[in-house]
Amino acid sequence: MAKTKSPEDGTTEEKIKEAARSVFTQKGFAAARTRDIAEEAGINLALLNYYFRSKEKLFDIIMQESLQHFMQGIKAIINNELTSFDEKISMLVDYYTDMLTIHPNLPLFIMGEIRSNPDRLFNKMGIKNFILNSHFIKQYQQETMAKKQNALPPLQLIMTILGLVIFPFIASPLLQKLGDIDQKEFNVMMQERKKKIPDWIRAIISSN
Amino acid sequence: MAKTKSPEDGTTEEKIKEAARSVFTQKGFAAARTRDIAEEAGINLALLNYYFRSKEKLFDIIMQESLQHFMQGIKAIINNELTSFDEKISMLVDYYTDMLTIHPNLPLFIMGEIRSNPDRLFNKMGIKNFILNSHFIKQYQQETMAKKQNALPPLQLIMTILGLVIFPFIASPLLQKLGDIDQKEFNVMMQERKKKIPDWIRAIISSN
DNA sequence: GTCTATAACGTGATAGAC
DNA sequence: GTCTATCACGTTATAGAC
Repeated sequence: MAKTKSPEDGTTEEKIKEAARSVFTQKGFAAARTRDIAEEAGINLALLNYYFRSKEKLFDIIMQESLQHFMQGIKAIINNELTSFDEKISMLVDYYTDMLTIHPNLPLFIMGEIRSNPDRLFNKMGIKNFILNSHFIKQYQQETMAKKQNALPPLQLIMTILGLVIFPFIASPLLQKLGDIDQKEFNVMMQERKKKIPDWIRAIISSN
Repeated sequence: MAKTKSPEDGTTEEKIKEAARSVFTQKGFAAARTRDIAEEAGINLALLNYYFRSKEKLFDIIMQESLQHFMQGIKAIINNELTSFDEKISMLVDYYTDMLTIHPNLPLFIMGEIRSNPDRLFNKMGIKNFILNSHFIKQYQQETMAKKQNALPPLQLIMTILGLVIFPFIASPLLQKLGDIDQKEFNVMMQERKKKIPDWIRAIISSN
């Protein structure tokens, strides 16, 4: 494991990782070719193996960082004891929308790799009760408990929030074709959406 | 292209296609191995190439059928001039929920292959204005136009409906881990969800 | 139509010079 | 550290017997 002197940007190791991130997230592990990664990094195939011993090792690093990237912000938001339930929802929606605008195919990448390799990834992500035990869900239960018995189960709420925010990015190529819009217009739509989703979620919760 | 006499089930060609459907939809094109398909079909690798000239040809057939399967029902529903807007929503939600319960990884399969091969697939699916010109959207526009100006754009409505219904299936492995539930419990949740989503969509439309 | 054996090819990984 | 050349291997595809 070579360690270059400069820890920041232009280093070769970082160039390779950046290229790997691009190729892996776009094609998935199996379809990605190390030659493509090397080319996109502007270096040679041998050098890639010099820095990272194998394709799989490189992939693991990229996936690890992707998962962290994906869970990172949410963890802080949903366990913040100083914000209200409604505030948390807005923060979640904003965070995911903006993050996915920058990294649009992160969800499909993660879901796709989980599908073709279910066990391998779950160990690396501590998601066991990670959401359902959160302060966010506690607030939700308090709020709904006060009103009526047949409230929406927490997991259904999670599915709904994530679906409203994440799905458009997953289906983005299809939706862009459907609506005859380009990437830029799509991003504008996501910004519009971001403003409305919290209200929708409130409406959904109330409608039960 | 061999054509066996019996057009229905047990024919070898159909066995291969069935196995291919299973392996391709679970692993994607790149990660799928023809050997696995042959094995799961209970036949030899050479025979697979005898029936379908190549892995790619076989894949194209499976993908074509998957797309058709995915668009098939919806087309009839959204252009039925005898049903109301609300009825169409319920029918759409029911249709997709039940279809995806049987073929859970169809969405991820289709989206994943679109991602790693954007152009190739779009030609095969006539989705240009397929939804936005539908009777369903016309009804939606009539209904919203009567009320106020700042109604939800049709494409946003589509994203929302599809996201509420499809997303849980895409994220199903993750969600099952999150909620500590098995496949059966998940399916029960989807049935519960099916009953509520139409009300949610109404609530969302009204909330604007 | 179905099989066994093998060719042809693509890709990940390494050796070795610089 | 970085390169060129090559190996080693897995996978797709085909030849040819039955």
